[in-house]
Amino acid sequence: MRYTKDHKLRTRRRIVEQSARGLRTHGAQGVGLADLMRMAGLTHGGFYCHFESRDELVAEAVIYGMDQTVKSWLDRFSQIPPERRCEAIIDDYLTAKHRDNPGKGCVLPALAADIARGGLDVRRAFATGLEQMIDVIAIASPSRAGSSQRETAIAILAMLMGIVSLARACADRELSDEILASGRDAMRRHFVQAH
Amino acid sequence: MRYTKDHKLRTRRRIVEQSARGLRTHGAQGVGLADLMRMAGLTHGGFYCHFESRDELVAEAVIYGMDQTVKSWLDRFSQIPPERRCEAIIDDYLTAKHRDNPGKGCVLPALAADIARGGLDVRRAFATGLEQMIDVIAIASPSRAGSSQRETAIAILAMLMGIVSLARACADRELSDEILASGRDAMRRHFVQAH
DNA sequence: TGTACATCAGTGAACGCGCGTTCACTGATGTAC
DNA sequence: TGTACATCAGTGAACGCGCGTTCACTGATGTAC
Repeated sequence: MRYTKDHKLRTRRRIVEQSARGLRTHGAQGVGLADLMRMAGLTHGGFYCHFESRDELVAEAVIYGMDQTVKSWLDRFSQIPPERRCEAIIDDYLTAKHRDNPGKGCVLPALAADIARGGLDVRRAFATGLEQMIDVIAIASPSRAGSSQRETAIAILAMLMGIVSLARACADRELSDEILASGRDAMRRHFVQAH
Repeated sequence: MRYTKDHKLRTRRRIVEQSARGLRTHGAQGVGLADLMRMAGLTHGGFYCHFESRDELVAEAVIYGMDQTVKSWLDRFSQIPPERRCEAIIDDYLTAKHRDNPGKGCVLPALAADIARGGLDVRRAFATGLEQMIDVIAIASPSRAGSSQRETAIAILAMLMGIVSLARACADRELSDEILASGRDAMRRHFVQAH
């Protein structure tokens, strides 16, 4: 065996990282392998040293992207008292910065529709990642009579991704900003416990 | 001029109708012109008698699809007393039937992400359609202190599309059903005024 | 420690395919007489 | 009313291009001696 095992693993990781970014930016079908490999500093020919197919890469990129988001949320939680966490997630997620940088942002608004049309492997990867996201958000969700934290977490995730999706699709900048602002207000009203 | 003017217009309309369906099913980049024309009972060569480019068709299909949804909502409203309208929209939208038939369903969960990456024309078409959807939902939205009906309408739309998007992307049928059910419960709780 | 060899991550040309678009042609039907 | 012509919606072959995938090759580095 030549090159250390570590070397190959790190290269593979770089491909997944950069592909996660490229796929979120351009969509699951909107960018080619040659471009994704170039983003990782490689040429397209080497792709099949690391993956069996394009679909395998997409599935890995989805997992990677969702893990990234989960980790960033957990990081954020560690800096913030429990009762402020939900508010913090909402405020971080519903920003112009997030709207304008899908490549660095959450997988849900960027790729959910593509994943819905994808193969079983991608959709399985998504379901696993989503369970994790639900679990993390549930920690921060307000407890109320008549609904579990898990139920609330699902509602929060859906609303977060819906708001960013709509804001991104509008050509009209004013409307897009309004969607972000209205969405943020509504979410604060519904999901942040007064204190 | 041969064939009546009406004939050409009806053919064009048929292409837009069927393309709206095909594009929602397979994504804005997931289906070719030849297939879309075949859905309308034509061959691909005739396409440029009706449209300047593929992008023009996509923009028209987006408008058509959003109009369809708006009209179906207005139809529904006419059968139902005002205080039940919001609940009816929620219950109609968040069904397994809607989740499992993107081709017949709402443009938002099917195409919003693709539109966000599309050209200015498609995004303009989307913004126009979205304004209409907001206006219609606003009619049915509960009025509350501290938030306009328009603001509430935006929140409702985002949450509806988010829930269906997440439910569609999960390979795990159980999780998908749970998302629909939790989403429906949460929306009823937040947006349906008790009476 | 130094040298010859083996390994395999990565390169770049080539492939077959489907795509959006173009174009010469067809043939059904409206119009002019 | 009947006939010859003009129109143009629609056909299907052809185009150039980019894609995912394959493959013969390279050359940097680990290993054996």
